[in-house]
Amino acid sequence: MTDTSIKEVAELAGVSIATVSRCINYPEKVTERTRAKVQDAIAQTGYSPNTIAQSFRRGRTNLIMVVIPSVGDPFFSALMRGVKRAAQAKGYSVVIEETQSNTMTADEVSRMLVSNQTDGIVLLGAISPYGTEILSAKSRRNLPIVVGCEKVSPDLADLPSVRVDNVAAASDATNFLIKHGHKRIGMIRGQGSSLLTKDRETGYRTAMREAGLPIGFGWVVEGRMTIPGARHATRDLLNCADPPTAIFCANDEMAIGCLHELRDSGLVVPDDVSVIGFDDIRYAEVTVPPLTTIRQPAEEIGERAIYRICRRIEEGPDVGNSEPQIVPHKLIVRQSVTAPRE
Amino acid sequence: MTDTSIKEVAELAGVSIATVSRCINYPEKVTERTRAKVQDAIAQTGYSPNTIAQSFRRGRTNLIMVVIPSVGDPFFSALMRGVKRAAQAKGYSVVIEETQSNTMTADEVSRMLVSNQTDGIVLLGAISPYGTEILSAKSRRNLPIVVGCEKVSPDLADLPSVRVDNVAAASDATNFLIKHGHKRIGMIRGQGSSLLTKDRETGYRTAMREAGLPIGFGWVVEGRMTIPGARHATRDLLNCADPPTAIFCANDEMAIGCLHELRDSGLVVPDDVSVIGFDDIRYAEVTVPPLTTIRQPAEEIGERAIYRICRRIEEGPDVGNSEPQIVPHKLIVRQSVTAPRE
DNA sequence: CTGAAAGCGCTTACAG
DNA sequence: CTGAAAGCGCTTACAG
Repeated sequence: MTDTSIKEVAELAGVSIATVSRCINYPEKVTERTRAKVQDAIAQTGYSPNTIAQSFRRGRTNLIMVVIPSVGDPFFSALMRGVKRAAQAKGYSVVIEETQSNTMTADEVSRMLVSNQTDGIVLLGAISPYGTEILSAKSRRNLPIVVGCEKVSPDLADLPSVRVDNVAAASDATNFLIKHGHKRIGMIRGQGSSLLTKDRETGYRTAMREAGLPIGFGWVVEGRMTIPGARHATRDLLNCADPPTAIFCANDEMAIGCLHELRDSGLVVPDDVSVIGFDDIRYAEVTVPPLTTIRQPAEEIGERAIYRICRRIEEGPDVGNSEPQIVPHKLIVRQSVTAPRE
Repeated sequence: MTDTSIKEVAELAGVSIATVSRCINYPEKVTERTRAKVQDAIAQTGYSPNTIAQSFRRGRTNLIMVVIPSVGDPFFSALMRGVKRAAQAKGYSVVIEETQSNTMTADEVSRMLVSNQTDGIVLLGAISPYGTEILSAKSRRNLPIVVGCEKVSPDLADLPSVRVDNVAAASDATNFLIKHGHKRIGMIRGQGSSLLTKDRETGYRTAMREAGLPIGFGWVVEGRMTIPGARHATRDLLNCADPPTAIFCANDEMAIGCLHELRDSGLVVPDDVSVIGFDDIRYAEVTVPPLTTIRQPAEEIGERAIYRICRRIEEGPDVGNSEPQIVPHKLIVRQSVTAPRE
C-alpha cells in the first residue's frame, strides 16, 4: 500500500538490491531464473522505483520543461502535439509551465528556470520580457534552452530557436491586403516589449514602405494580444481621422476581437473593412466571416524544438550551431479580405 | 558556471555543510556572523541547492501535478488562474500534464500518475476513461488525488471532487429553451464514456421529461467535444425527419462548431434555430450571435481544487470527507436563443 | 550555535 | 552472473 522500496523487493526475491536494479535496467545482464524471481517479487509488492531517487542518482530526470505563456491559448494545441510526439520518440516526458496565468514576476521565472528539475527547457513565445532571467539561469545551471516561435533578442543571441520568419510573414500578410487594392492599412500589435510583435510590425512597415504607402497617424495600435485589447484597439482605429480600410492583426486572438468590434460598430467584414490575422488557430475558420490569416506550422515547431533540445541535452549545451531554424509560414485565404469600397 | 554543491560553499565559508543548510532553511538558528559568511559564499559561487537532492532527502517535492485534457483548451485559462493563485498562496509549484495531445494510452497515464515526482495530483475534466489507472495509482502510491469539473465514477467514489452540478446546470440550459417555447430540442453531447457528458445528458433528459416533451429520434448526437465533431453532429440534426428548433451543446467549443454549421446551411441563429452552450469560455461572447451559455466558475474550481489537494497532502490522503464540493453555475443570457418560428 | 555522521533509494564500477 | 560497497547532495537528529 505505502511505497515499497527496492530493499523489500530484494529480500522477498532473495537477491541483492543490485540485482533488482539490474533486472529493471539491464534485464539481459541477469539469469532468466533470477529475473523470474525478481519479477515475481515486484508483482507481489507492487513495487515501482522511486523516480526522485533515480533522478538524483543518475543526475538526470528525462524531463523537458516546456514554458508557454498561457494554457488556454489555442495556438498551443497543435504545437503540443508536435512536442509530445517528438518527446515520446526521444524517450522524454514533458512538463508544462505557464508564465502568464497570473503574470509571473521576473523572480518567479528565475526560480522556475533554476530550480526546476528538468534536463532542458523549451521556451515558447513571449519570452522577451524575461531575457535577463533566462540568461542568468542558463549560465548558472548551464541548462540547455531552446526558444520556439519568437526571435531571440541580441543578448540571447546564442540560444537556438525554431520559428517562422515573422518579418517576412507579416510582410506577406500586408502585401496581400495591398494586392487587393488597400492603401490605408492599420495594424493591431501586441505589447511593445515583445520581439514577436516588433518583428511583425517590422514586416508590416516594410511592406508598406516598399509599396510606397504612408502609415497614417494612429494606424498602429496595441491590442495586448487579447480579445478585449483588440476590441479597444479597433475602436481607436475606427476613430482615426482617416480610418484604415484594412487591418492586420498580429495574432488570430486579436483578429477575433477585431472582427467582433467591427460587427458591433455596424461594419461588414470584408465589404467595409478587411481583416487578416496571424497563427491560424482552429477558431480562424469558424469566425464570421472565416478569417484569412498566416499559418504557422505549429506542430512542426513543437517537434523541431524538442529535437533540438534533446540534442543539446545529449551532446552538451554548446553543441552544433545556434542558428535559428526557420520553418515556412503560409497564407491561408478565407473570406475576411476583399478589395476596398473606394 | 557548472553546478556548485553545498560542499564548496561550506569550504569557502569555512563552515560545515550542516551550517550552510541551516542558513538556507532555518536562518534564525544561526549566528548573524556565520550567516553573513555563508551568504557571501553563496553569492560568490552562485550556489542554489539541488532541488532533486532536496526532494529526495525530504521525501516531498512541493510540486502539484495538474492534469488537463488539452493545453489549447480555452476553458482552462481561468481555471489555471485559480490554480496558480492558490498554489502560490500555499507554497507549491504547479506542473501541468496533458492527456489528449496525442491521446495517451492507459499505460502512459498509469506511468505518469505513478512515477511523477509530485506530492499530489489534480485531475481536471475528462478523467473517466482512465478510472482504473487512477484507482491503481492511488492505491499503489497512496498519492493524494482531487478531481475537478467532472463527477467521480462509482469506483472512484472516495475521491474528492470540485465541480458544478452538471445535471442541474444542463437542466437549467434545457429549461431556458423550453421557457422560450421550444418543444423540439436536440442535444450535441461528448463521447459516450465521459461522465461529464452523461451528467449533462441526464440534465437535458430530465428537463424534457419534466416538461412533458418527447425526445425525437436522432435528437441526441455526439460531437466529440470538438468543432469538427459538432459540425458533423449539427448536420445530422438538420437531416432529422423532424429537426429540432433548438440545440443544447455540452460545451462551448461544440456550440461554436454548431453555430458555424448552421450558418453554412443558410440558417439564422437564433431566428431559425436557437443554440445554447456550456462553460462560458472567452470566445462565447464574440461568436455570431453571441452565445447564451452556462458559466462554470472556472477560477473558483481551480482554486478550491488546489486547496483541497493541499489539505490532503498535508494532513494525509484520508483526511476529511470526500463529499464533492459543488460550486454554483450561472446562466449567461446573450443572443443565441429566442422563441421558435412556429 | 555548530559539526560529525547517518541516511533518504537508488545505480554502478569493482571484485569474485 | 551476482553481491558488497561507495556515493549522488542534501537534511536533521544527536552531541558537544
